[in-house]
Amino acid sequence: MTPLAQFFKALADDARLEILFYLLNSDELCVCDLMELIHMTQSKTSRHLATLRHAGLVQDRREAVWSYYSMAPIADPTHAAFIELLHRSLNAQSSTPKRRERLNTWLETKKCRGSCTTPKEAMPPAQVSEG
Amino acid sequence: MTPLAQFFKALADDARLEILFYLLNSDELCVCDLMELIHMTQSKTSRHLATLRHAGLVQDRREAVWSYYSMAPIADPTHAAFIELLHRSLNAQSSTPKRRERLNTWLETKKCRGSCTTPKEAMPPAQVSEG
DNA sequence: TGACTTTATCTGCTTAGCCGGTTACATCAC
DNA sequence: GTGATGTAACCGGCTAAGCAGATAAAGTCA
Repeated sequence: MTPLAQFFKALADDARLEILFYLLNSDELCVCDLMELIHMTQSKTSRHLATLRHAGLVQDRREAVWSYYSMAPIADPTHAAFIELLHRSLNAQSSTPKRRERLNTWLETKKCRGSCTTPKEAMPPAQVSEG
Repeated sequence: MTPLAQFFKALADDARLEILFYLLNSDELCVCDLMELIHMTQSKTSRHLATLRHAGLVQDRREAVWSYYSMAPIADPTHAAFIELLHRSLNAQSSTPKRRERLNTWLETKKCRGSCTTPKEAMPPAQVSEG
């Protein structure tokens, strides 16, 4: 399969497009951020991120236990134009305001906590005295 | 699946990208033209065209026994920008000169013959005296 | 009418992708 | 060291998409 077809294949999934939306609208996010943002299991989130990584769309940076993902730098200008257009296209979707809101809320929540530790439950956000 | 993801899915195939290349570089082509150009069976060609049609990328026009396919007009400007970029991208591929050559050759051949009749074999191109 | 051409679709099969669940590995805290 | 945590990769099942080949539908021509 040609690189162009592979590129489109990586984009042919709603979850991956949503991940790209969040990565395009922030510097970098770790896997647990994205799990929370796209409401998916760790397994699924990681798998989609691997797909995007193999397609050269995103890059990861390991820091301690966390993998931080961000948009990959793109050399090919045509490729870059596609990403730019994708960015515009994603920002024009009807779901965008809700997603943007969700992103901001999550980043605020995370800032208060300092990390992603067990966002699922059994952890009242106010109780920070332990850390 | 969102329309955007569906759009990318339709593009996530080499054969369909090749079909789009030929349609973007000519006014319209019938199925037998495309069969010849992309070297695929009638069944396969027709199926890929149906996929592109369902995605709203191409349109067909019936004339006698022939179905003529061409790029569909696109209302959404973002969508149109994607197609324009795709056009540029396809024209920049390494296989493009060969394909352009093939397209021209085929159109010339067809012009001489007047129709697509049985291009498979048992029809030497030089022996035109019969038609 | 009947043979032929062109195209779309159906059928049976294979392959690829997605999913939930689990496991493996690395790191950190103790 | 042990245990907890974050992440990636693996496994088995399921579904969608792909293919070759056959057939159907609609038109043309004799």
